[in-house]
Amino acid sequence: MTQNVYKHHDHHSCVDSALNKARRLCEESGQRLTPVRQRVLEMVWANHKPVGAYDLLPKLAEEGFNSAPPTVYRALDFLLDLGLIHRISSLNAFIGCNHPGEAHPSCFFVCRECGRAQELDSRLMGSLASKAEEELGIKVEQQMTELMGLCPICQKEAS
Amino acid sequence: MTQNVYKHHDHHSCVDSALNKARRLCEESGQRLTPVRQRVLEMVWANHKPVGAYDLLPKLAEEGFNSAPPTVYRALDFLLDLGLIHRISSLNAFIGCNHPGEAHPSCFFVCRECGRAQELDSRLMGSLASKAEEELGIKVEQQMTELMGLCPICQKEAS
DNA sequence: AAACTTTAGGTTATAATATAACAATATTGT
DNA sequence: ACAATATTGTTATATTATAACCTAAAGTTT
Ligand SMILES: [Zn+2]
Ligand SMILES: [Zn+2]
Ligand SMILES: [Zn+2]
Ligand SMILES: [Zn+2]
Repeated sequence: MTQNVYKHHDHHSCVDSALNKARRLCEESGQRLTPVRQRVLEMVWANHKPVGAYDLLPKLAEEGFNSAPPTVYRALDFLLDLGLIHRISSLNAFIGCNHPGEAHPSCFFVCRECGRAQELDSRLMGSLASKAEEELGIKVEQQMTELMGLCPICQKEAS
Repeated sequence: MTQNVYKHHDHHSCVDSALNKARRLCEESGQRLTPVRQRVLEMVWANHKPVGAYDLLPKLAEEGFNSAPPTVYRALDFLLDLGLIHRISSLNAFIGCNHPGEAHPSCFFVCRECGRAQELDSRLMGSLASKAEEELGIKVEQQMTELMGLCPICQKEAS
């Protein structure tokens, strides 16, 4: 179940699954997966590398979509709100979510060499939040964790 | 020892301690805490709210320092490299480190109302990293965690 | 269907954050 | 004093993101 993007896998099924979940979530919430939104989601899922908003603009232009920043940011904001993608703050980039629909913190490892990002089990983040809430009297509403380093593939190539 | 920035405290001692540690770390590493670097560090420590690079520019200008973006970014990069400050990616802002000199992940809670940030014990992040390294074969080199929510003070004011 | 309301997209401009490149100056070591 | 290195000054530009206002499309009510 917990996939590993650094292993060979049928990536078509990653994309299919993401699109199916997106359609379902849109239906459930009475929102519309318009062409530009769907296409942006597909582009984010083109591979497992976080993609910047401005990388998407020329691709949308190629396909005849309007391509001004607000267009792509609106689509990305829509997908973020629905939990279909996450934002990797340290990269100013966006990546598909592995299990949209289940509220959870953004928790990723990103390889500094190849750029591929792996979503991690975020349950440990829950403990961190609970502990902080208890000790400091704070109320945690959102959280994100980003790890950086070398993936198994790039470790091998380094040696 | 683990301070709580949401409680009343002698903030002068926060700043003094930060400066003393900075001087020590610079000496140990043979680097220079030049006037602009020290002043930027002091400004970052003015309160416990993460500060943006462009907020610092006019303040430096007031004091007669050169105030072009490269000046402040160089100072911030210097302080980051020495571990004297952390960057809060989700805010594009910088905050003083509570225990510089001891290598550790950046781990903060930020109140969405008052903006004050509390550095958290990052040891739990270590477990997350170890687990991910074991399960995925990755090598984690850096990590950051950012929590958002309401601090105790702002919770009270909300009710 | 017509009129109305709501949602989404188009367009232009600009804000906010960050870095490149190169020249000038200050500091350190010999 | 001299050379080597580190730091700062300066100008320009790259990158990321949003504001504001208008138009079009889709859903809703009558
Ligand atoms: Zn895949
Ligand atoms: Zn996710
Ligand atoms: Zn303080
Ligand atoms: Zn710290």
